[in-house]
Amino acid sequence: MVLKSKNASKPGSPPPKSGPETAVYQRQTRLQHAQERAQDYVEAIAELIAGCGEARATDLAKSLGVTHVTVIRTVQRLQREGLVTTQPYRSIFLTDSGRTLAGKARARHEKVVTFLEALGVAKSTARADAEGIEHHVSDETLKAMEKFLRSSRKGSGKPTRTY
Amino acid sequence: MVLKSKNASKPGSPPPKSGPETAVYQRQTRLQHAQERAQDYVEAIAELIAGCGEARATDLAKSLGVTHVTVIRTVQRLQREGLVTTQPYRSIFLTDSGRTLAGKARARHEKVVTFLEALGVAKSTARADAEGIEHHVSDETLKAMEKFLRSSRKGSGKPTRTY
DNA sequence: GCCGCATTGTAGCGCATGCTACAATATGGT
DNA sequence: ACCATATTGTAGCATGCGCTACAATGCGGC
Repeated sequence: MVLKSKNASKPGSPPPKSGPETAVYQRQTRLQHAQERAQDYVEAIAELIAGCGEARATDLAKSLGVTHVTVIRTVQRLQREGLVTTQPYRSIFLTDSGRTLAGKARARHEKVVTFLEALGVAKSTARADAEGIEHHVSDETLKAMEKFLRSSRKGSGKPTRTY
Repeated sequence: MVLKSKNASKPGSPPPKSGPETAVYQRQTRLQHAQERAQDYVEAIAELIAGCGEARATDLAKSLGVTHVTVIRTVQRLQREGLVTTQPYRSIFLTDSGRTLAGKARARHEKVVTFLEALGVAKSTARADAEGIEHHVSDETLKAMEKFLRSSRKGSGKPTRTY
């Protein structure tokens, strides 16, 4: 889990109920959402790079369904967090951390999609649902999904590709 | 040359969710998150009422892992949306819509939990994952889960009470 | 009757995400 | 070289949710 926690932003007020620097274990829903966003962005960037050779803000915006402004802002945050690099009016590149994160996210995503398809869900639905689900499946559940896939893939080869 | 008057976002007007059919797949992530929040809250409220007879803000806060301030604010929003009712310094009650939503959320939650358990995931993990997953499974996927459960449950299961 | 404490509510801050409107820069056609 | 267009960036606004700090209320102990 790549979780970069910025240090406590409050000057001199944090009550040490739990260490802010090592801590993202609690609910911290907002931070978790930010994490998800980061994964989605990084994944989309990786996909664009793989597909078109480069990731430009507008493409990213189109791919993510938001305006380019939102993309730029979020990319700035990701740059702050060391996941991507950008220069003004240039396209977006992944750092090593970003690439790693993207790889993990993509692997997880694929597993979930495959699992859902094996369950009998249509490909498009599987992909859409996986988009939301992938951020919430624990490692244990992911393993269970893999196990299910292994046991259900006896002699059926790969599933019919209904695109 | 440039159009200046824009009536896009007025804080009082109803949300024009019924957009043009061309771009139906808007992300609307923020609204979706708000929806999830609402479901979580309503579910927790229902649980507290079922358990303790009433839902008080502090209990809710404890149950949801946030401070009471966040609870109060969110409850205010839910009240605005007609899901709950509250009076100052009194506990929180569900409206009919709230109860309906809570029921649906709970049913969905249970289905997901049962499914994950049937997959071989430990109960605690199943519950934790379902918490995040339940908001992202489409009806189709949910149906697939039910089908899986039916086919894998040869006389072992307890009946999921469909609300 | 009064006071302390828990609960509830309010005020104000910070951050993340979304948007529109507009400015700055790059790019290509002429 | 120059302008039109597309792309990228900036400014400002709104919403949502989290927090701390403090005020108001309710309730039980004295």
